[in-house]
Amino acid sequence: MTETRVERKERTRRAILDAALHLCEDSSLVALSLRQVAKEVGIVPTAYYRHFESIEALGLALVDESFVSLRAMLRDVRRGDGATGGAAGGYAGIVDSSVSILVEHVHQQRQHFRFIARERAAGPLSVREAIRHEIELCERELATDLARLPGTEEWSGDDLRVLSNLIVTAMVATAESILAVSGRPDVEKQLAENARTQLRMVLVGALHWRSKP
Amino acid sequence: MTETRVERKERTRRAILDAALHLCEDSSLVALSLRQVAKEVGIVPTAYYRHFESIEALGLALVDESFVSLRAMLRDVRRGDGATGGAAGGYAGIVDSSVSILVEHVHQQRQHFRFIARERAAGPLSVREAIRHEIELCERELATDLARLPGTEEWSGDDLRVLSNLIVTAMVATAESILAVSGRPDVEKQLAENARTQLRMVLVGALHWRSKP
DNA sequence: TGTACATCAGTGAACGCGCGTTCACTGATGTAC
DNA sequence: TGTACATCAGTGAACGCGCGTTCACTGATGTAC
Repeated sequence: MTETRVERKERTRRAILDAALHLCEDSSLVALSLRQVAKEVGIVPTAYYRHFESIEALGLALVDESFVSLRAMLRDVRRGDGATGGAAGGYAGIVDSSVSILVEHVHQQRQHFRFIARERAAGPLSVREAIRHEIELCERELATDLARLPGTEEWSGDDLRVLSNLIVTAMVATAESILAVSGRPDVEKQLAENARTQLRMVLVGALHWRSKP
Repeated sequence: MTETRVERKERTRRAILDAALHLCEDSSLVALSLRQVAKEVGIVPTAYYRHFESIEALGLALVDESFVSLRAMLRDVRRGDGATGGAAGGYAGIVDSSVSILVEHVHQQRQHFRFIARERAAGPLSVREAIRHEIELCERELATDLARLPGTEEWSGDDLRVLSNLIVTAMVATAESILAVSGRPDVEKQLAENARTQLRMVLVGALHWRSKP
């Protein structure tokens, strides 16, 4: 016996998740059928029910694992270990390395980013809500990070969250644009440079911002 | 004869567009069937082909008419005739009135905004491309508007477009948030206020920005 | 103005297909003794 | 260790249903003369 029953089940579950991610590259979860997934995995349609009770449940599982990789990216951003981060330092360094890390992770986790970008707007209600909730958590985390930067000591909690929301929105949009031009490195480089400029503009605004009491 | 054949055909076409917009409130175009639309309109499925050759073609028509109303909104923004615009004046006035106009139009054209927000990510490829193209045109228009503001005389064309992209992205995200909380006026007011704060932060950044040559 | 013919939006039957879900089943893996 | 039984991932047939698309059609509207 080279594989236990539990291991085999887990392997099939994994195959279902991968098949769904693959099929979701072209279309949305709401246009995905249980039979398509089963066919892609190589199991009979009824066997699908041993793992998920619906396509919606599968979608929620994909949200969970997508945000595991997204949080891994945020950890990298927080550590500031992008290509140019260590050398440059300061705000410029944070901006450069953060965008580099974003671009890198979009490539490494292309399917996850694409899934989130699409289902955020198009998925079943529960999936949209789950994604919205996760993004909100990311925004709050970023807000606490921003509170530690020099220059934001006097800021209100509201303003920190609003700035955080703006930055997250801009970065999500950048990730979506990168996905849309995948396979054209020159355009992608331009998008990354634009994202850096946007972050710098926003930070310049923040540095000159005085929170109302 | 109270109605010509041409008028009657146009009326049915209109009914198809409205039915599709209505059905797209809950789900995406890619999950919409020709038969659902026909049933909603009250015609037999085959009659649909007298008006559109596919659901995709219908989607492209909806993109066109959605951006007609979106452009109408942009004209209002440009004229600055939001509730508070005339009185306040200056940057603060522009920001306040622009966001007011956005909120108002999201309510008036809820179905169009919802359609664009969802199909931008989830629609058939041709629909996604059409929407992307239209949004890009909006960004360019905004960039030429920004070039006329005092303080941007020395800016590069690139920086103008990057700033424009940031503002459009933030406003699209605001529109999406407002749609998501529809029916909770208190939350909506907060979202509008946050959008104003974001615009102000961005403008403060822009006022202190010096374009590289 | 009246008539004969053309146009064409909408009808209704029919098709083959993929869908989600049911059910009774198989046979390898796991467990109790 | 060997045996008898339990578990359960995956099978395969079957179901009723909605799908897009075909086709020949109807009958009101429009046009030519």
